[in-house]
Amino acid sequence: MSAWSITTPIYYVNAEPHIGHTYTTVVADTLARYHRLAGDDVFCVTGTDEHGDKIAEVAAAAGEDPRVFADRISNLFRSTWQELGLSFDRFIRTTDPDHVRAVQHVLELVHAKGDIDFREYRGLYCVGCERFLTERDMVDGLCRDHERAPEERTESNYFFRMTRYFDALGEKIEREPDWIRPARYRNEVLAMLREDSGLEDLCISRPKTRLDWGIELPFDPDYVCYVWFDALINYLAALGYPDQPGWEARWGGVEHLIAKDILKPHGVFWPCMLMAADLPLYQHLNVHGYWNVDDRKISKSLGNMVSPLKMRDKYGFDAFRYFLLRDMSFGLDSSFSEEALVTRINADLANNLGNLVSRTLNMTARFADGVVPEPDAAGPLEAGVEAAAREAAREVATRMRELEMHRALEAIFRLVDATNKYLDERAPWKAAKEPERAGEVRTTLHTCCQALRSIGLLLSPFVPDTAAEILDRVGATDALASARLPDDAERWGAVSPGTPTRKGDALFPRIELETGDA
RNA sequence: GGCGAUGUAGCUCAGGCGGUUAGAGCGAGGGUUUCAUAAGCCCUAGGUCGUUGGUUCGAGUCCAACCAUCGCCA
Repeated sequence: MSAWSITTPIYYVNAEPHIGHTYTTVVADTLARYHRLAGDDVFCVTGTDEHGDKIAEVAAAAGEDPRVFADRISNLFRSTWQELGLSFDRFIRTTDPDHVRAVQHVLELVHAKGDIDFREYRGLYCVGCERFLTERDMVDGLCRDHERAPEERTESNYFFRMTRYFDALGEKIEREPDWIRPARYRNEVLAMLREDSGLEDLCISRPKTRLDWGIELPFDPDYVCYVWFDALINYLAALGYPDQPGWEARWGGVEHLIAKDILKPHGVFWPCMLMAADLPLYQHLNVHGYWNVDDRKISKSLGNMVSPLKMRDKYGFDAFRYFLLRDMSFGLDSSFSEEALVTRINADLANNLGNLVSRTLNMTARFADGVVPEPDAAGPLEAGVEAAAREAAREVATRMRELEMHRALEAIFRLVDATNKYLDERAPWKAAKEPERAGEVRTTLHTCCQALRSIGLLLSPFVPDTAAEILDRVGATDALASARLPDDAERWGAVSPGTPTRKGDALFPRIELETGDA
């Protein structure tokens, strides 16, 4: 038994949950479910990031207290995940008192160590934006947004001296090639650490005169903590750092899941912060790509945000999460469209899986009195199905270690295919017409029930409701309670003859593509 | 402008330690079957492996340049 702490980013409360948030959260949920079924000790965390100027601005514009605004959006995230059946051991908010304490604790540690210093700097400040501009923000010397000249201004802030840790971090990454994965992102982080990348010490504060919606610095009440020294520490706080029992064990097995847009904070800032605080580094940083929608980037202005609740209402959440997990190669960008979703549902879930369940249980009802039949001796065809189950179980275990969920699902569906093919080869609907072949019919249906049990177990982390339904229909209702993956999915003979089965309705009815209006 | 990634059948992608006829799934076409959700099963894809040049007996597979897309940085 090993400890797995699985984290999603804490989502910034300036947007409602969309397909991007949903994907990361579904991956976390799937990993957590898989490891629970593997008998591991799992702690799964998500939450919301609520401080910073964007929230202060939006709240002010609405004439609202930022706290009230943040409460509303944070609750929206929490209730969305709950409604979708994505469960977590902790939903953390950066406004939670224990998070605030953890942030201040780390700040004190790092400050005492001498890794935080106070610096004065000059820059071009836009009064409209209320911030310093970079070259990128300007066109012809004017602020891009406000079309006015910024003024030179001096400000003092606290800086985290993270460049001190770049060498040590680089060595860590060289030493452990899969620490940041997939490899493409590891390379990017290495590039960031090179001297010519321009990456410097990190500004971690804002004067309260400019922003007061944040966590106060423990060593200077005139400043609040800015962005990453606040947000990243949620990962520690959620596990109980610094004073709740058990946090260290959980921290020992942390798997971070992020999208590629926040690679730098997680691949560079965060490990440097942990080293500065003399804390162990996370197990892996797992980085995935973006979802495009109808081949375009997700954006508010395009209105193509894809609400997970709407997808659930229209197609069922298992179908939606199956698509997300099956169609994205972890690490690469992928494209969502309802057409692609429907295609996937029909091909995999309706035709292959759903239909296999239908035909198996229908024949069990017709030819075996609706109970799992007593088999005769197994022949080579039966051995083939058993071997397919074994292969699927093992490949799923391998793929899950690498976070290649699309490959894991491919492997499971090879078992589904093998079972469909087996059924055709045995053709029990023909054998049933010949009384002397009754034993063969029983053996065949018994084997299919066995296969469905394996399929249900393996599928459970990915499409939990569907998997539970399949197991229930083949009389393996209790299988999940005592299951241990992957071994249990390849254990043959676990379905007891005589157990009642249930035919049920179509698991995934085929969907006809609608012609126009949406 | 610098660094990096990607570019393989209509679509999504495998292969990429150089070597027999370049693979899978989906979609499409044909066949077969009827237990099943007009599902399953069987057969069929002849794709200059982005372009051009090089290394080699031999290159999607190595090297260079270029083009396209994307990301990071400036």
